[in-house]
Amino acid sequence: MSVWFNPARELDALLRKVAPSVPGLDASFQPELRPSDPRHADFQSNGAIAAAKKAKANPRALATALVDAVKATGELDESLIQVEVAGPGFINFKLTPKALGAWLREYRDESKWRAGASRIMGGRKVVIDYPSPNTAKQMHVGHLRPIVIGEAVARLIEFCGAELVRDNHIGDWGTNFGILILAIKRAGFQLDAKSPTALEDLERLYKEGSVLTKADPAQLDAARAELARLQQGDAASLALWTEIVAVSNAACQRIYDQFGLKTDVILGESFYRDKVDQVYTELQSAGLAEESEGALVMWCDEEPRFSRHAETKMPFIVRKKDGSSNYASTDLATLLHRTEHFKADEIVYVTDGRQQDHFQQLFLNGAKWFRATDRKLPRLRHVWFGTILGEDGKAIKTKSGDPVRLQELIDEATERAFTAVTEKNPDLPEAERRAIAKSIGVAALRYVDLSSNRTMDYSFSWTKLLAFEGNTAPYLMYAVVRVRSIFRKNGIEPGQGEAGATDPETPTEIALARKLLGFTAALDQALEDLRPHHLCTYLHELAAAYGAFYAADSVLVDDPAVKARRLMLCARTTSIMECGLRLLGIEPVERM
RNA sequence: GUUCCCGUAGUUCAACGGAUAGAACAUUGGUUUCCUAAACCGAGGAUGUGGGUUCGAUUCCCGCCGGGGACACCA
Repeated sequence: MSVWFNPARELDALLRKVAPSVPGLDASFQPELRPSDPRHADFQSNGAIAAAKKAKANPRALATALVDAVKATGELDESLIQVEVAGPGFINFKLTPKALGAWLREYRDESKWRAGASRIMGGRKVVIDYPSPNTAKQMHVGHLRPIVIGEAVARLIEFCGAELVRDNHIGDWGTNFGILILAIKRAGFQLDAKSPTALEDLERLYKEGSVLTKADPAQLDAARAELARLQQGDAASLALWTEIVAVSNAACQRIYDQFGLKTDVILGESFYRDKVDQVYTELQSAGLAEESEGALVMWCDEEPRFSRHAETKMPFIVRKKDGSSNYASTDLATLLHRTEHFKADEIVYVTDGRQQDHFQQLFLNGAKWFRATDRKLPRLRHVWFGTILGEDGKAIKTKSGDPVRLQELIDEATERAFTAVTEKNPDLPEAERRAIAKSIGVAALRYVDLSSNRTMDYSFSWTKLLAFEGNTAPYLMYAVVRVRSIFRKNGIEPGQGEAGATDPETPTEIALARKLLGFTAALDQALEDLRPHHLCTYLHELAAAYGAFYAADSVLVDDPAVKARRLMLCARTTSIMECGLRLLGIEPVERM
C-alpha cells in the first residue's frame, strides 16, 4: 500500500465504497470524516450515528459492521491505521508511529505536497478579483484586508492546482471621478503627476468635492455631469483622468511591493467602457432589464429581497438615468469578459462585507443573463470580510476623520521589529537587521488580519497590530529560525542527515508528527470556504508542537537513529512552516 | 421600517451538528552551566436571553435584548 497523502480523504472514500455492502446502509452514506480531538484519535467518522437513526438500527452495532466491512477489504493496513468504535457510534482512526514515520519519509518537500493538494483544484481556471481599490485615495488601514486576504486566498488556490489569473479590478470609472474632476476644476488645480504630494492633493480635493456634493444636490448633479462627460469621451476629461489614474496606481504599487503582491492584470472599470452597451442590449432583448424611474434595472422576483414587490425596493441598477454606467454595468461586463476571454471556471471576488447584497444580485442576475444567452456560468464566489472599526465602532473610512495610513502602520511595525531584532542580535550588520525587521513588521501586520475569521469585524488597535508575542507571525517565524539554527550548527541543510531515521517515539515526537500530517486537513479546511485563518490556526499549533518537542527532545544527540529521526522532524517542520507562511504571504527569515 | 452579518474567559479570537468548548494576551506559579528564553511547563477564568428540533446544540429554527452593515442610480 502506498502512503496516503491525505488519510482523511482516503478513509472517507473507503467508507463510502463499503457502505452498500453493510445492511442498513447504501450508496448515499455520508461518513462525515473529520480530524478528531487528538485525545481520542486522528480522524473520526460520525456518519454511522445518523445513518443508524435513519435505518432504525443500533448505532454502535452499525458502526461495528461498517468497521468489519472496511477490514474485510484488506485495504486498511492495521499496522498503520488502528480503528475502533467509541462513544455513541463514532469510528475512530488512529495513525500508528509507523504510519507517521512512513508519511514523513514519503512527503518530504513542497513538490510532494503540491502534487497531493492539486487534486483539490487541479485543471480549473480561476480568476480572482483583488485588491481592487478605488482610485485617487491614499491607502489607509482599511485597505490592509483586501490586499492581505486576497493574496492569501490567491496563493491557496494556486497551491491547490488551479490556473490562476489575478485581476486588479480598480474603481476608476465611477462617480467618485465626477466628484474629483469637479473639485479640481473648481479649485483651478493643476495636477502634476511628478509632484510628491500629487496623491495627497487629489485626496484633499476629493474630500472637498465629497463634502460639497453631499451638502448640495445641485453640486452632486454637476459631479454626475462631469462623470457623464468623461464616459462620453470628452478629451480634456480623459486627459485629466489618465493622469489621476497614473498617480494613483503608482502610489498603490508602492504599497503592493511591500506586501509582495503582484497582480497579473489591471482591468479596472474603465476597461469595460466600450463593453457595457452589449450588456444593455442583451439584457433588454432577453427581457431581463427594464426601465424604471429613467434607469435600466433588473429585478429578481424569485428572491424576495430583490423582488419588484419587496417592501424596500432594491433593484439592480444596470444603467443610470443619465445613461452612464455604474458598478453593476461594469461588473456584468466583467463577468462576461472573464468567462469568454479568460475561460474562467470560477471567479472569486474579494471585497468587504458591505457589498454582499450587490454580489448576490450580480450572481443571480448574471445567472439569468447567461442562461438566456446560452452561456455557461462560472462558479461565482464572494469572499467577503468584515470591517476594521474605528474607536467609535464605525468603519474606518477616508471620508470621515483621518484613519491611519497604511504606510504609517508598516513603518511603525518595521521600526518596532527593528528595535527587537537589534536587542536580540546586536552583532548582525544593520542592513540585515533592517531587512529582517521589514519582514517581521509586515508579517505581523498581515498575520493579525489573517488569523481571525475574515467575516468578523475588528477594531483597530496599534497594540494588536504590532504585537509580536502569542499567536503572531513573529512566533511562527521564530519557530522556523530555531529549526534552521539547528541545521546551521550541524553544517547541513534541512532534508540531509535523515538516513536511518526511525519512526517517532517520544510523546513530543509523536505529537509533532501528527501535527505535521495535519497540514493536509488544514489545507482542505482553508480551501473549503476560502478562509485563511484555518491555516493560521494550524501553523500556530504546529509551531507550539515544535516548541514542546524542542524543549523536551534534544536533536543533536549521539544515537544516530534518534538524531536522524529528529532531524527529519525538524526538516519537515521547517518546510511545512515555510510553505504555510508563504501561502499566507509571509516570507520566513533565517535568523531573528 | 425591510433585510443581512455578528454576540463565546477580564481582553482578542477558535470550534465543518459530536466526546471534558480550544488558544493567545493579561493575571499567577515554575523552568536556562545544553540545538536562538521572541521559548517551554503548570494554575484560575467563558457560550447575551427565553423557547424549540436532536441520541447530542456555541453551531440549526423561532422570539427578545445588544452591536454593526445594506436599502434608486457611490463602489
